[in-house]
Amino acid sequence: MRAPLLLRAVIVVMDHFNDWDLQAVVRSCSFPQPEPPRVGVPAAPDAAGAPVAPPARAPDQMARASALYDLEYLDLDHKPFLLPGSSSSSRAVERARGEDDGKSSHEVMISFPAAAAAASTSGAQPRSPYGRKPGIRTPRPKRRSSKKSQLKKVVYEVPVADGGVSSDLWAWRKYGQKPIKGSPYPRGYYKCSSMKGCMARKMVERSPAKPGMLVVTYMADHCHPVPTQLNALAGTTRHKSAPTGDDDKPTSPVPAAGKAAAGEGVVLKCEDVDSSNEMSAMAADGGAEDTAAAAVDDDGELWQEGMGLELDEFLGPMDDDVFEFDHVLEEGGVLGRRLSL
DNA sequence: CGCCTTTGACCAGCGC
DNA sequence: GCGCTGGTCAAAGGCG
Repeated sequence: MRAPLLLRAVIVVMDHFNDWDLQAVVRSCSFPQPEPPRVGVPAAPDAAGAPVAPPARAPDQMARASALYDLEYLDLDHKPFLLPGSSSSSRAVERARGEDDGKSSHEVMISFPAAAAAASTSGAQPRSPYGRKPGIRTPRPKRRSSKKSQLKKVVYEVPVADGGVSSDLWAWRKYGQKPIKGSPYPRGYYKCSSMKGCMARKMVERSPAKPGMLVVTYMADHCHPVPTQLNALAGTTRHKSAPTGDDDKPTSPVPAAGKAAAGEGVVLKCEDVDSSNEMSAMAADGGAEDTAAAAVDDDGELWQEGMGLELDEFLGPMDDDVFEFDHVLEEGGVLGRRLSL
């Protein structure tokens, strides 16, 4: 039923690369946080990339989406990166292929850490009234024990500010932002706030190679089902007013990160450790926004809950084996890929 | 009131 | 061993 268009794309990819690990493919295409379709939600912006009015969502949903996509640092010049045909989730793959403008033979994958030029952005931002007062320090408990390198990561590349209507059902709370060495754009760090104790996290940054694209990295998995309502969380729906003249805080009208969260984008890399799950079905379900769109059936709620479980499975247990892969969009819509162990 | 964002500080991992 | 870098914490203030 949830005929995942993306899954089909995956199959196509597999046709091209039958030596590609099936699970890798599945995982890569299984988007962790697709947004279930909503009745009455208008289609995404047109292919021309023209800004479109926000979808007909409930105010809280809109606000939440706003908060979710509040990646001001991603749009420092107040100019949303509107990509042609950027919103139709059902065309995520095709769009990714075609829109790369034929020059996508270069790598789409962004390696972490980026090895780009040393354009370290240190503190170019004006101080804000927020933040801890200097000099005041409080004792802190020992750090997390888990090694960063052991975190499983799923990396997506999504268009920036494509006016997408999609957002994931998860509530994300921003807990940090750091300038990344070699990248002119800072990286934002988000935690899942849908449920306390949920370790799901994501990092959002603009691709230094392709400023029009966002790189969204999901880490860990949710320990709870997808909220049945976007407004399940109070406070996650803050709608930031557009600052006037403060270029530091542009209010991007388009939820770019949410797009990623919705699975509309390109999986750049998937690092995972567990290769023993039957991911095919899950991939089919969680594959992408497409999938969500395809799942526009009469039972949206059921779908959402199911997604939560599937996501957990999708992001299943992690072990020490890490495989990563990425596919590269190439001219002619042929997907290239690189697989490393 | 609860949750958000912002942002400097802190800390672990990694490379040299 | 040291320094750099990335990731996280947490205080402070804002918003609905």
